Amino acid sequence: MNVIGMFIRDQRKRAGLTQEEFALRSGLGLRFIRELEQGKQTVRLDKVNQALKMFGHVAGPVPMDGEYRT
Amino acid sequence: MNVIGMFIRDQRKRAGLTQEEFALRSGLGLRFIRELEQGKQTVRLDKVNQALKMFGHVAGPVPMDGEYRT
DNA sequence: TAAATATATACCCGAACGGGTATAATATGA
DNA sequence: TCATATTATACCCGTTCGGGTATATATTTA
Repeated sequence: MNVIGMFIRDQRKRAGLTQEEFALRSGLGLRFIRELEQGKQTVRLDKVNQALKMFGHVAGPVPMDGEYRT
Repeated sequence: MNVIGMFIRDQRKRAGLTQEEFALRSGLGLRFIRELEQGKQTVRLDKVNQALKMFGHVAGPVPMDGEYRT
């Protein structure tokens, strides 16, 4: 569903972190991490970026339903 | 500064729309459009997506400071 | 199976987003 | 120049995010 939420969940698991550990390390609330990974749409962008930054990413405009390569 | 804000401003001007017109067509508040284009970080993601959608884009994870091609 | 770990759901509540609006500043054009 | 259009700044205020916390559910492991 939500691209960003899936990305965070994937990267987090790939890093072998629990939601709690990731919340701690990123300085975000556990509640927020959960809502983000579950695809909540009305999250705040700065918090999203704070999470993405942990994996060297930021939120940016990407073509709808389109693929993009790094 | 903010990638998304710059993107919206660019696309909007390219489309020959004023902030007011764009706010109307996108169903967003004029206040929000301005804050977004001025790089406000603490905006809500769903509103950002509502704006990006007008130009066929959505917010997604992109490599930090990295280029990406469509 | 049971115990332990991880994730999900529900609540309280302070802080702040964002719509609307009014006014100021800036840009554009005749 | 002056008039108009566009953008920026400031305020009020209802709605809601998100931190923290407690509890329930699900998953993993012995």
